[in-house]
Amino acid sequence: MSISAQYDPSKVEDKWYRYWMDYGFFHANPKTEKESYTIVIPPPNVTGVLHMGHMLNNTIQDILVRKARMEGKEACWIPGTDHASIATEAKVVKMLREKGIKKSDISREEFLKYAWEWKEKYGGVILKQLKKLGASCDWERTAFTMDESYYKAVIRQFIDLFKKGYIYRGLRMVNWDCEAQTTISNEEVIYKEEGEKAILYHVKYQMKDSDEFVTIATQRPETIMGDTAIAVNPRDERFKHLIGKKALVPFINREIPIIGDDYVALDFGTGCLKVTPAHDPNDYEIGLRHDLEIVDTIDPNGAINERCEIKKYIGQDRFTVRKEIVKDLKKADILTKEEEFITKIGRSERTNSVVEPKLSLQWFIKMKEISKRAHEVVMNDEIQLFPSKFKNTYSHWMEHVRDWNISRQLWWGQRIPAYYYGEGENDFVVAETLEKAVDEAKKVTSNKNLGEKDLKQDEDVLDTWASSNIWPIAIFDGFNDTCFDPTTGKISKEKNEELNFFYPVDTLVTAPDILFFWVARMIIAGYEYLDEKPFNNVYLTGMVRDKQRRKMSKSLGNSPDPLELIEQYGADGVRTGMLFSSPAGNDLLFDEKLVEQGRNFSNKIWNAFRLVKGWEISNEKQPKVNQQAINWFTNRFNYALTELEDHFSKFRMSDALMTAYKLVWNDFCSWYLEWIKPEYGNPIDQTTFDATVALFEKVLKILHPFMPFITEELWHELKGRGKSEAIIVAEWPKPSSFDGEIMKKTDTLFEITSHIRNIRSSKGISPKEALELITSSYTIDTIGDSLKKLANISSIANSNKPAHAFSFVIGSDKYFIPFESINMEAERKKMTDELNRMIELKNSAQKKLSNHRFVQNAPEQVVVMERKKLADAEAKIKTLGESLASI
RNA sequence: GGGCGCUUAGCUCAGUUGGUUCAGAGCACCUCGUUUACACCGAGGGGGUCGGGGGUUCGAAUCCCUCAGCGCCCACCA
Repeated sequence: MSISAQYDPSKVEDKWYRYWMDYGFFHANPKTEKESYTIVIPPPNVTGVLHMGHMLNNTIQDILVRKARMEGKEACWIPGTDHASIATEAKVVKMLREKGIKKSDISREEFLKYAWEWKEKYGGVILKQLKKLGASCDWERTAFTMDESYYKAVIRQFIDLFKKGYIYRGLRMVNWDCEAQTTISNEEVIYKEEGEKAILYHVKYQMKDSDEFVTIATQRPETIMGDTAIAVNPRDERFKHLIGKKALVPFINREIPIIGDDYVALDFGTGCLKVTPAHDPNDYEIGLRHDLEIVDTIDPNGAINERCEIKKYIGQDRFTVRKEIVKDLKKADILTKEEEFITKIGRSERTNSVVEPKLSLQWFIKMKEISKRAHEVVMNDEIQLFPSKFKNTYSHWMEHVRDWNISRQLWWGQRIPAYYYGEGENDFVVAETLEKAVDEAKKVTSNKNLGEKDLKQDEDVLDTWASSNIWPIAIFDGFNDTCFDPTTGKISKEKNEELNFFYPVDTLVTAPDILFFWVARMIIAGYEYLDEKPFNNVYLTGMVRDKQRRKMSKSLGNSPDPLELIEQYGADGVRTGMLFSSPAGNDLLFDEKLVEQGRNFSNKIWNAFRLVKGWEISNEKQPKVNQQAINWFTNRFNYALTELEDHFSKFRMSDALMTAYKLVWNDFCSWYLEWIKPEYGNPIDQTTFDATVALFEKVLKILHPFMPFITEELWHELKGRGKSEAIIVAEWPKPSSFDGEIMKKTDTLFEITSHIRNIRSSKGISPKEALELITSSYTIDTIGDSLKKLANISSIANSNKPAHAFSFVIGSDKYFIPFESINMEAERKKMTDELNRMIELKNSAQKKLSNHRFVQNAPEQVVVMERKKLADAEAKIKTLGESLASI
């Protein structure tokens, strides 16, 4: 049966994935003597399908978990998805709108039904994509952040944090997303300078009972009707006399006081600040200080409301009104100046709508105290970040951490378990169920007749990150009745077999943009509930961009479909392709060429297999040459493995792959296989064949984490195996020491070979034409036969230099290739150049060595090395001189 | 505005405490090759005054200062 010259991944990948599943290789069980190794997937949002960033991220996780599995650990990779509250809700709302259904027209229950359908559909696609990639997840443990037990855990966390005093409800200025009509956290607001420059409008306000005017500057003239004061700096000589007087709001003539406040800058705008406590966080603060009235003129949807008192503006969007009012101000001749200036506009991460500061009653978590420990452990490397540069960023954020707004005016998510028994702001109880809430409420109200229908649950749901923060705990059901103690607010690991075995996670692989959203908050939760870190290491991947460094996005159309890529290049090709250029923390500039390279690599391995598989085997004795080759490659393998382990220990995945890549391509294929390859049509001896298969197997093993499919295929094709003898559970090779002598001798062999090949190439001598070699080198005795094979040398003689020959020098050994038609001048020039180089080398070494301070201060090894350099150069100069003289 | 980081071959990046051939790798490029595993290939080759300037040192890609460019994070100047 002939083997195709090209590897076809589509023929084998599904087969092996099914095989791994059938034999349960992905499943982990805590009832084992083995050491645990756990990875939890950063649950992808169920908003849509996976993109290239996910592919990279999950490839890395799979590499880590497969390697651990081969190392004999009980490796467990837990997959799952995130309900992604606002992001998914936005998508569902949009989908419904396209169907002609408005969210406001349907009930909460109906909406949730649609959302669940959405989740089933896209959640399913995501899991399928992961399987195609080869992700060896323990699918029996697939989790979702709104699973029943997970939901319960989130609620329990809320109640617990409330009881501990970390959660409070309060009226605060929050970031309002007018499109989604919900608050969002500070972290979800993206501030950017935008192309269109902002305009600072200077507007004159008439002073009460006077002809005077006071001029303010604002970029939000539409909020003028919400003004309740004008502030100046009390130190400002220009305006301090105005303090205490009154001004009139344009158009509506509301009387507002002029107040003095240090906040006002002397050198910005006009020095007079209009104060709109309802629509600006700073103004709100000023309002608090001066006990100002709050006039909220903007509705939750961003429209100006009746409180603005001007009919024609009511009901219109704030940005429309801005244009209108600018016209009206001009007409009234009180707009004195329009000044362009640069400012940053905050937009919602999810809907991209301009965020409106809004005063509202929300739930918050006090962050300062609860995050202390989480800050420390990263600083002292109890939890290590890779690359470590993110420590700084992390620290900076943790030092300036602010209270976290966790309530969202949405339906898709865990509903806040607060139940109101009265109209007052604080007339509520927090409880796990309505039933329990009734009991609680009875206690506080002393109304013994209070019933379930007297209570009204808070309409809001929790921020998605207030649920994913317990991901590494909740996936093991860490908040269940047996292990979570609500009175202490702690989890006893020992009472939960799964948690006890799998927690903490070994490595978390995620993107730096959710370092605070997610990673920091998981660390906080880990210490809060288990007094233990949730993971040992955090590997932060870069962002996947296109070659021009642009972010991949649907609108740019620069994001390839991962499934199509896998179909075209194979999952192994995509995995290695992504990794080829992906140092930790650096962005990955995706180029399909990389994936092509990955596919080519698969093909290279495939063809090495084809070669070996095609050999006939004879009973003949093993030639010494082959023994040498085997010996060398065994050493070379150990060397590479040591290097690879070092890369892994530092999470340098790209370098680890490159080590394996070069080992296979250069050492195994280009040198080793060429070295032992029998002449065409001839068989190979049994000993060499067996050794080669064994070496090939070792190579496949270290490739397996990177390229699971082709390695499993070849593992089985290379020789017959029992059904469950899979490479996925084969034993990871241990690096053993390597013999420096063999390596060195082989280096010489390769060096001579290269010289000869170079001569062939530059002189146009065909590789097929056998050449003679003349040398007096001693080393040649042991490597001569190997050299004959690798460099196509017919004979090696120890005789005098022939009249016509190409020559080269290695160390102090001279080599000659006799050749009839030879350009003596060219040879002479080559040698002279070499001689000059050596003289330079000699001079530099001499100069160094004659410097007392160098000899005194430099470490002895360095001096010794310099002496050796000098000696070598001198020897070579002598040799070259002799050669030149004889030409 | 504050903080952090980056700048090494055409591209993407290695380069541990300054000193073992340290100026490297992969890709790209050039030349040659229809060799009996692979043209998704083989053999060979060219290419960088390590962003600029200054300093410390016997010795600097590596340490210090400075300038320039780029990136990231944080921040309530209307």
